[in-house]
Amino acid sequence: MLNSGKSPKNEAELLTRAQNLAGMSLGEIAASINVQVPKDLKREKGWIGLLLEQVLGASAGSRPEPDFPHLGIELKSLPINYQGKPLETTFVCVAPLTGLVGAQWQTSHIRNKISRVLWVPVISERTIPIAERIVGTAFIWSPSQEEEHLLALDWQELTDMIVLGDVENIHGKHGQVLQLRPKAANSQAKTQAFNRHGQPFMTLPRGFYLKTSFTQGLLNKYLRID
DNA sequence: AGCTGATCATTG
DNA sequence: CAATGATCAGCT
Repeated sequence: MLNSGKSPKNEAELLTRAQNLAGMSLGEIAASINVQVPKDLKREKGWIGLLLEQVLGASAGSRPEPDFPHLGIELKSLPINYQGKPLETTFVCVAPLTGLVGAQWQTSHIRNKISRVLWVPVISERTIPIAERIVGTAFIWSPSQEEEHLLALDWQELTDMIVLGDVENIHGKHGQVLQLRPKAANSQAKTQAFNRHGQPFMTLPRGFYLKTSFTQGLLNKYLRID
């Protein structure tokens, strides 16, 4: 069956298990581990990701470590349309707004986070009921030299702006492959940052997101779609 | 139709 | 509040 809930021993086992989900509907997967399927994701935006974590045996919780700590692999679900195109940007992690002086890409949280990722595409157009959405072929990725270079460039640009106190001037269009956008419960949420004069102030928490053109490239490269 | 600011649930 | 999981939804 699916070996639901058991932690995979190694990378090969994890990949095999994930690829065995290809062609299955979210309803079938949910039923196999006795999980109820919500009518929509308006109030459970992370439901698909959590479902995949459970069926693949990822460690639960919101701890700041990979989903599969012993394998050093992060799990990411990727919503795509029927043509295999990403429907959303991919959230990576919260962006630190303080303590960045002297920060290096090589030792950044985001680099560590995406050093090795198990991507699980899900045909997830909004017109398809949640239970009927189909899982695609999963693949494991690590950034190529070129990809890492692009990520590092964007990270440096965004981080420089934050360090200079310009975080509030950062918009979604900054960066070629990486974006800095709000990541909060609502627009009232606040976290500390520094302004252009080096004085602390409270601002909206931000997160790093991979643009759809970037994840599209991964799909093309690993799945030969298109 | 794509973008980007806004938002929801849960856990530690 | 921060970090986990992301998608929603209005505007251009």
